[in-house]
Amino acid sequence: MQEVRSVLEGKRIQAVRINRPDLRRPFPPNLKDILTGQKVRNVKRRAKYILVDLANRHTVLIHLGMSGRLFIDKNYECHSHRKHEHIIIMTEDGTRLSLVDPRRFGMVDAFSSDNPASYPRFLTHLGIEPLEEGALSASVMRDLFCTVRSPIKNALLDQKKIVGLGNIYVCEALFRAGIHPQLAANSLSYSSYARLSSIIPAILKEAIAAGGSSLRDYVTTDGKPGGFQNLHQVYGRTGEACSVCHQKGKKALIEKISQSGRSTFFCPHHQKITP
DNA sequence: CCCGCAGCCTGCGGGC
DNA sequence: TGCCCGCAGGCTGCGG
Repeated sequence: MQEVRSVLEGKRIQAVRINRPDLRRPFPPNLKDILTGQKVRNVKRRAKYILVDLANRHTVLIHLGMSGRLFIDKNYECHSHRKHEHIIIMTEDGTRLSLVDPRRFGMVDAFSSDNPASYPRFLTHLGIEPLEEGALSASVMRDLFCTVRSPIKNALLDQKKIVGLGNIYVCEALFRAGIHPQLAANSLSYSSYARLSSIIPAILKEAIAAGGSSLRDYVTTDGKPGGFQNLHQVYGRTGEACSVCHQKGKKALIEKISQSGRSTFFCPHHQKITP
């Protein structure tokens, strides 16, 4: 994020190459015209979206989905030289920023910076930023979830409530909080909400510090894999000994179940079925 | 409104 | 060795 900011902020976009019309959804048809020749005012993040504000009062939104990456190259040409390279941006000082996304789960959109009515709905309905200082607390969590009957695992994935958590980090947060993933979100005790409210930002900070979770082929902008997958306590560890129970001299094995078509990993021993 | 689920897409890994 | 199939996930849209 900081790298992308330093590449783009205050710079003029000299050339844009768009290699296909869509990712998960179609690109705005005038995307190239919106970007070309514009100076970048600033680059921000909201939830999992990167927002690029342009001098022409348009904002370009980028979501990397599952497999999307941004590559930064100095002194390269505008032509494609990577597989699945869908968008290439050249700045005035010769830096090349490209969007690579093999699985095409990413998204690129554009709207008027000054007109909230033009913002896409998925952007205006986003929930709390867990890394914002003081944004999460036990009472905030209780207020968010006290009416939610779905399992806490599903509720934590809902970006309309808390943003930024995906399948991996929800599994890890529930594991560390000792909360069973199938409990109804509105059935948790106040102390469970309290534990989650401090564990969620802690896990996200650890993951960011480690460079993210590399599953299969994920790499950062400099091409290095992230390291958080080595810190996973439950995700992808079906059948392995639970580290929490093991420390207490007890034996328990990590289990994998499916919730709403997504894998959940948990320890059936210390992630209690009681709220 | 609330909730669950199919579907999008490619690469990888297991089985034969 | 090579092929085929199933799985992985963020988000949307649809149906109940």
